Amino acid sequence: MKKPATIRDVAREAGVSVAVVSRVLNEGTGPVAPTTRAKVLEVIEDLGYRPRAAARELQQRTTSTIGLVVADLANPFFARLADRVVWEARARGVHVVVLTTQEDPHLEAESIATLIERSVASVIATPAGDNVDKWARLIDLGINVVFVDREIDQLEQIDVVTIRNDVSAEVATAHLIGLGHTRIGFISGPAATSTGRDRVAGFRRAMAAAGLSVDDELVHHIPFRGDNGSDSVGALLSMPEPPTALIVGNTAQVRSALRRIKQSEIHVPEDLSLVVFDDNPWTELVSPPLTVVRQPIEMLAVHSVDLAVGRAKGLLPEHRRRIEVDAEFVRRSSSAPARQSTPTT
Amino acid sequence: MKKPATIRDVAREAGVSVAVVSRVLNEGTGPVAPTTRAKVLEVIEDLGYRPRAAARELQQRTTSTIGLVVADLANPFFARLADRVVWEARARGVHVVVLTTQEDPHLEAESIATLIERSVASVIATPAGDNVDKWARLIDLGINVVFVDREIDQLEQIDVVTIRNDVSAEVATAHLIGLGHTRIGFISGPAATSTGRDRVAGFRRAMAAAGLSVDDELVHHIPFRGDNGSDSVGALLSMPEPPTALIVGNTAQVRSALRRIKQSEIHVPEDLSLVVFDDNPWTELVSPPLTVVRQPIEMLAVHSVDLAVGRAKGLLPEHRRRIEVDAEFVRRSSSAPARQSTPTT
DNA sequence: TCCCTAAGTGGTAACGGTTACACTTTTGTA
DNA sequence: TACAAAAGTGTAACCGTTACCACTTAGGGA
Repeated sequence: MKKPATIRDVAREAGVSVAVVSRVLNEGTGPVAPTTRAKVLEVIEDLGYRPRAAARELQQRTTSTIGLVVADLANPFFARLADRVVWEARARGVHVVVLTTQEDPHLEAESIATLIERSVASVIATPAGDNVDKWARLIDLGINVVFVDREIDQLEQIDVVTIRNDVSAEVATAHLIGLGHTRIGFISGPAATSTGRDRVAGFRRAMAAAGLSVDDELVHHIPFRGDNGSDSVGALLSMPEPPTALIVGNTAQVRSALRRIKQSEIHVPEDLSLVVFDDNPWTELVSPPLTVVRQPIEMLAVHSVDLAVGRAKGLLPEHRRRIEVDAEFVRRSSSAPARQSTPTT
Repeated sequence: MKKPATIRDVAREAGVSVAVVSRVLNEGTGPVAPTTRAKVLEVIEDLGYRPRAAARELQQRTTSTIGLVVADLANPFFARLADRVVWEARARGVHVVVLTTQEDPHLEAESIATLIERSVASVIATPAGDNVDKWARLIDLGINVVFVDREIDQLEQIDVVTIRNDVSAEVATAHLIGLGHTRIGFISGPAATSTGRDRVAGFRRAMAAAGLSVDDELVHHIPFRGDNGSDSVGALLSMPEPPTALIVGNTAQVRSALRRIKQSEIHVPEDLSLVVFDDNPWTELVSPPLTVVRQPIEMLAVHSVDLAVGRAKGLLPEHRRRIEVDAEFVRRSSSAPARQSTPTT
């Protein structure tokens, strides 16, 4: 349990000043004679010296750390996002502090405070929806914020990386309409979230384009957490005239919804065609394999980290960036032609 | 983009010295008059002051940050572990820097170096198996290390939190034996990892206890990464005398193995009984729902964080702790009696 | 009344880096 | 050969906290 060597130890041992050692450490900050450099590096190796991040940060008033704020790592979508973010960040030499909010605005506010204390350079977040002022304060302090997957309308100055939620939902809906379905249910995220709204918007647009009216009873906005997916499915299936197709656009509720369907007498896709948002490793392992909207998570992560790190280094144009990537529609076996569909005109 | 307030700003504004502000911040470090405290708190609120973590860390030579080193957040096991670790850590007021190694010793070594630079208080890790000296160096520097899920034999001084791998495998095996199976395959992790070894040990013990011999061809040690699960299943199923039951003890390869089984003509459980390690949210959604060994991930996380934080605060006994928790055997429908099993003597 | 103790407060040296600036030595060029 | 520019190095002042110590005041007991 020996205490670690400091830059002064290295300087003394190498017979130079701390300034020289610092210059060796941070290449490009000043000239160092080749022989001196070699000597210093040797001593560094000998002593097992590692510069202390805290000291550097204190002086530079910024960190090589970024914050990642997501709801919940137990959700595969966030987990895979986090995985890629950590990975991409490492490739750029920065570390990631992960904070989870459980979709709770209060915990989110706490996370923001923490990130300020840590004076992180940037934050990548999937905002819960509230805390407008808190997020604003963050950028007010010069901390770059990138929203990924979701966004907050009032914060127009913040970078956003997201999939084209409306188009994705539109494509999924059109697919079902093409199969002859006219009564289509849609389970979405909270109306307070951009994803929750945009997906429903796309859904309605596709329905309208096909000249179909939307029964508002078939559109459910439910929270990300809890077991509401099951309840929604239950409600939809027990309607006098239940839908023949269902889109689950609430990533976090797919499992819950699926469980309820399995428990019921309903057969997929004979009785009910199913399309769900987000492709998981297991969507093709269940029976039947699910037709999904696959979000290109790697792209979301890469762009987020690019923005977060790029802004931190100040090598991005001032104006706010809005990056939208396309989701991929993957047809599997959970969607099929509507039974005894009304003849196509 | 105003620069954040410092402790001196607060002191000036409140008409006191920085020492007093510091004492208000760190309750218990010295007396402060109630009225003074109130005044200081008010100014802190007004200015939106937050102490800078870097400055504090520099002074105290330690952090309220712990490192979490896992292979891969895309793996649900690690993702859920990370989720709970982050959660439990927050409850204790510490943050988590997450680093992923992709099971690559080189990346792991790099992660260790990073954690030294950050002078984290503790590290929770699922070691890949190499880097014995690197881990040793970490504890040499006074950084507490807790291994979770896996361990490294040569590092006996390090705290370990794990499930009883041997017993779990034994129970799973006994379950299949009880169903009349005698040719049982076992796909495990690398022999270089403790989990990979211990589970096979438990398997052999159960077989021996039942007076059954083990065909070594049926025991596969495969890496955590890649698609070897599929290959292993392929090899096992194409044997002249294939096993009638299979235990997949390699958490990361369950999906790959399952996919291969789905692609084949084999029916579960009629042709092949299946037990897999680790209960995922989707194990009960596939057909048939899988019989699993459920690892109590929350327990692993809670104990890990307890150790990591406890050691950091120096309120744990010196000697090394080894915490083993029981896994739960969950019988579902993927395991069934052996067809035309040899009459029970 | 005097002292002693405790409460309350302030001054300031660390902590371990980075960096502006001054200084000396080379090197290049007219 | 002279002189300017560039290369190489060292000194010391920060960065924002904490913690040690010294100091002042108030209160209580003899």
